[in-house]
Amino acid sequence: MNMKAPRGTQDLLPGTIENWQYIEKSLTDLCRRYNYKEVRTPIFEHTELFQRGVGDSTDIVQKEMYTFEDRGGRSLTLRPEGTASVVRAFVENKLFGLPNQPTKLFYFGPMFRYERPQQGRMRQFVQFGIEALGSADPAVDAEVLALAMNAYQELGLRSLKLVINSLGDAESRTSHREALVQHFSPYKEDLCADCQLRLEQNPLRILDCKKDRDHPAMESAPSILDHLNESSKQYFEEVKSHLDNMGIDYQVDKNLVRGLDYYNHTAFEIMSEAEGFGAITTLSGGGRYNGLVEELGGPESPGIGFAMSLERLLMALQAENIQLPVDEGLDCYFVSLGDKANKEAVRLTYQLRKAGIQVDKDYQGKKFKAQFKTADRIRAKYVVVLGEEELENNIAKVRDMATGNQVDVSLLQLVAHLQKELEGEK
RNA sequence: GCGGUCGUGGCGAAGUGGUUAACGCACCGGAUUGUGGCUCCGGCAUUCGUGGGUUCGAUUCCCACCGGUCGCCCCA
Repeated sequence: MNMKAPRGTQDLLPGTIENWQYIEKSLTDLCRRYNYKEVRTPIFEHTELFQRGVGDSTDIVQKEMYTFEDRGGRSLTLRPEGTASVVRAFVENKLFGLPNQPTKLFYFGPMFRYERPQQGRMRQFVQFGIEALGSADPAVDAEVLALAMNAYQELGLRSLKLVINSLGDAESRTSHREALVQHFSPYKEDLCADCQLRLEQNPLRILDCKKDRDHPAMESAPSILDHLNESSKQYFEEVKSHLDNMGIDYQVDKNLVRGLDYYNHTAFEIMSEAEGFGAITTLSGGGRYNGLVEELGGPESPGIGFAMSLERLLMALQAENIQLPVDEGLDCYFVSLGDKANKEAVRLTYQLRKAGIQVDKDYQGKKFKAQFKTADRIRAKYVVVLGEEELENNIAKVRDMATGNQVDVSLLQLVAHLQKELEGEK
């Protein structure tokens, strides 16, 4: 039986997993400073949650969901994104009643979308995301954008582009929608098949169609920004004013619409401008979703959030040639010779490990020299040599692999000696 | 879902319608009963992605499928 990981999935193995762990640690600490708390929700939910939360007209719901029936006949779906689940948990657990509002949450975890895989697009991929629920202050929008940019900058990325737009409130969107339908209807026959459908279902998305990009009607298409009502306009101005004041660079792109139905007001994407990126340059995306909490049965609670793909973050780091400071070495490796010394080595490694020292030994029955070679290969800082002769004298030789210095240490002093040496390294 | 391209050992990569499937790196062993490098010697592909077909004979030709990759759609 030749088993392979399913299409669009991957194993993360030692050698690269250290980078993931580093990134998760870095993002977790970032969230601590911005006072976002971690939340962990189920990996599958009732299908209806995504239909309602993400939107029936979206590509995600229409063709990308991993939906299955469980043994009880329920329709469940592997989550395609994080926001719907977090909002569900917010409502179900009545987090809106806690004293510390807005509720600020972050999450990590695998998401699932049935798509044709390519570089940067997996069927199972990992997202980090945050959600701020319960405030309609434009400063919260700015905070979310700041955290998103901060996340990349702290890992060393430089070639970034923050693009923002406003989709306005319900009234603005309705007015814009009508204008779009009016504008594009005369050209309906010219538009691509997808856009003809969009004209009825979601005319907003005609604006970022790649096929009809050069159609003359596109240039003159009504912009959402011209249809924002006073309050929406003012809201957008305040968000931008905060960004300016904070010194965060951005570009306004009036054609940025985002694919999910729940967005309104602020929408944004962060893209990599590094050389060597393929067709997919979006690192993360997000926006405001006032109304979603009510849609899912909660009290009126305006929200905003964003999500980033860790796979694409890793790609961006590679594209910018950034090495994360991960240490794959080992504190100490035991080299022992002879049955008695071997047995004592097993005991001593146990002692060292209990004392907090990272230590390993040979289990392949290798010769002395080969054991040493292994210690070198796996980059052990110290090697402890224990042979028959050392055992008789109740000592071990401790060798500093970097300098080659080697000293005799009493077995009773071994733990203390290594602790002291390793302390000096830091 | 559509189109292009690719699929040989752990990795990189040659190669041919016929039986020993190069080479490099890595790994293991030895030269060197106890000290990391170098050198030398040796070992390491019985599914050449999978399954069919053509053929006396297929890793090589044909078809299908699976998977990677690039682009489209769309997104993170």
